[in-house]
Amino acid sequence: MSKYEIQIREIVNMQGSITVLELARALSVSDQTIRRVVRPLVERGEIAKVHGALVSNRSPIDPPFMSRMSQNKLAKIAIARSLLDLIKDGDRIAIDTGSTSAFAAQALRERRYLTVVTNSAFVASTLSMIPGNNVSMAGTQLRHHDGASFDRSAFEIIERIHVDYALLSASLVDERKGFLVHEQCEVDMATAMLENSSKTIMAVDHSKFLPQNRKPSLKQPELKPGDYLLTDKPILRQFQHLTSSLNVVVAE
Amino acid sequence: MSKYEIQIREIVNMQGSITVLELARALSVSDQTIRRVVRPLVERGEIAKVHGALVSNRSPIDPPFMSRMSQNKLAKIAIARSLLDLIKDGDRIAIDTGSTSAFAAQALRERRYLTVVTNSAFVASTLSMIPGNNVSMAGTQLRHHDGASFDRSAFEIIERIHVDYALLSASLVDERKGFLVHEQCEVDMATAMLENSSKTIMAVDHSKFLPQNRKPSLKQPELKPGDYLLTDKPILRQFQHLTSSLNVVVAE
DNA sequence: ATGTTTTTGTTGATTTTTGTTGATTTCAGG
DNA sequence: CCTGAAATCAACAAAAATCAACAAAAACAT
Repeated sequence: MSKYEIQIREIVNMQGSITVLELARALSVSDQTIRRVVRPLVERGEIAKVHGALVSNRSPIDPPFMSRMSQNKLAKIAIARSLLDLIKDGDRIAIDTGSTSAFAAQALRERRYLTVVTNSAFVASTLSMIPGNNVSMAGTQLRHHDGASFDRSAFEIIERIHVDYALLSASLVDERKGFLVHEQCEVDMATAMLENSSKTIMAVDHSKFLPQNRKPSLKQPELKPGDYLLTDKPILRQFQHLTSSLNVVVAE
Repeated sequence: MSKYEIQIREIVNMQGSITVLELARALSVSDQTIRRVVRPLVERGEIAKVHGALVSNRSPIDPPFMSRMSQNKLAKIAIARSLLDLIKDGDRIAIDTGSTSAFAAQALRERRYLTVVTNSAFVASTLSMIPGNNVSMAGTQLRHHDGASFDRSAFEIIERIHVDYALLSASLVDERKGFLVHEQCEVDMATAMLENSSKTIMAVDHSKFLPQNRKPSLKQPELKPGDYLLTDKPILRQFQHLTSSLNVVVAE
């Protein structure tokens, strides 16, 4: 184990990918040293290597704060990965708050030249570090629960920027009522994002399809035919009427 | 058990990794002493050691990217610590962008019931997670360089919220011209924060007092008598006229 | 004060890491 | 399939880090 190891992991995971030479210059050592130090990292599978560059394999590292709060981490990571099949370099995307979105933001660090608008300070901070991205933070006052904003200025900004995709989530899926969340402000934000995007991506892991104790009862806005549903297990029979008009993507 | 033990553990864990020689210089002892003191720590598994450096074995993703990437981490960590002597639970504080502020935000996670206003998405995200805090993110469009905003709405929000302290930084200290930064927008933001705070805290590590290659030339606004200067080494003679009316706090 | 114990700094031998050079392999485009 | 440019690998010399042993300094008790 070398003294550069931590730094290398850090930089590779932050940037998504970097050439050996760039890394050598960043750490002021020779390329040969980088190769040597990197070899055991690759063997242990901590980062991946291709001819010409090092790439991060755990694109979705645990978002620092939510890692504990978040259940079903693996499911959310899988969903975040499959999001990368939809979102390409240069796309414009609105992202809501929540742990699924936090993982999505981590994954999207692989993409370049994104236009991002979000009401989550964490998502904004994560994606604003990527060179080439254009990130707008919607809102001012942040709620301490998740660092997201729902004040009037947040809506004004969401409504000002039209995007290709809106990435939304839900707290629960009800057989009859559809996609539900806990608070009205979240519905309002989802509505605003949906109305200002060409396509909507609803990301919901399978656990949300199961019965829960404390049921949220506020209904997310209706998805349009052709919108996407990202989840991690096949849709059960009794929910299929909700998803029949959607492009359902099941992440493995 | 040596007297350096606690310090060493703290520094290693805060930094992630540090070379033996850097640590020796930081504590003003010989490298051999560090090796000796560190041996039992390593044997007890409290920190890990590699050829050339000590590395923390704590969860590697603890303190985030910005902190790791910066120069003079030790100095900035020390300054951030000493900030805790000034800022108490319940205080209201405006924080600018920059790596010193990133460390300050990390340190301020110890405090509760803070009112924070900042134009840095990173600072906002970090402090909004703390229960009891009231955090406002000033600005919308984030520059990718550091995830900070300098648009008109940023200034409107800074000017709307009056705080006890403004935490500012500088890129360089010039003997004649005083505290300097690279860009006009940073001066404007500093001015706005200063005007809307009771006291100003300028945090500048000692390396900023040394001659640099690329000299920024924009002058930060004048500090008021009684404002604070946080740094990590005693002020050199030739700079003392800049700090004579200030409360100078030298972090150890 | 004095002697003892502990800690610290210094020196030189030993081990590990790093940079350089040149040969070999991989990749993209005809 | 071939070719040129870039990336990689292997090997050796140089540089840096480590260790062990001893001497100096500091802390301590008597």
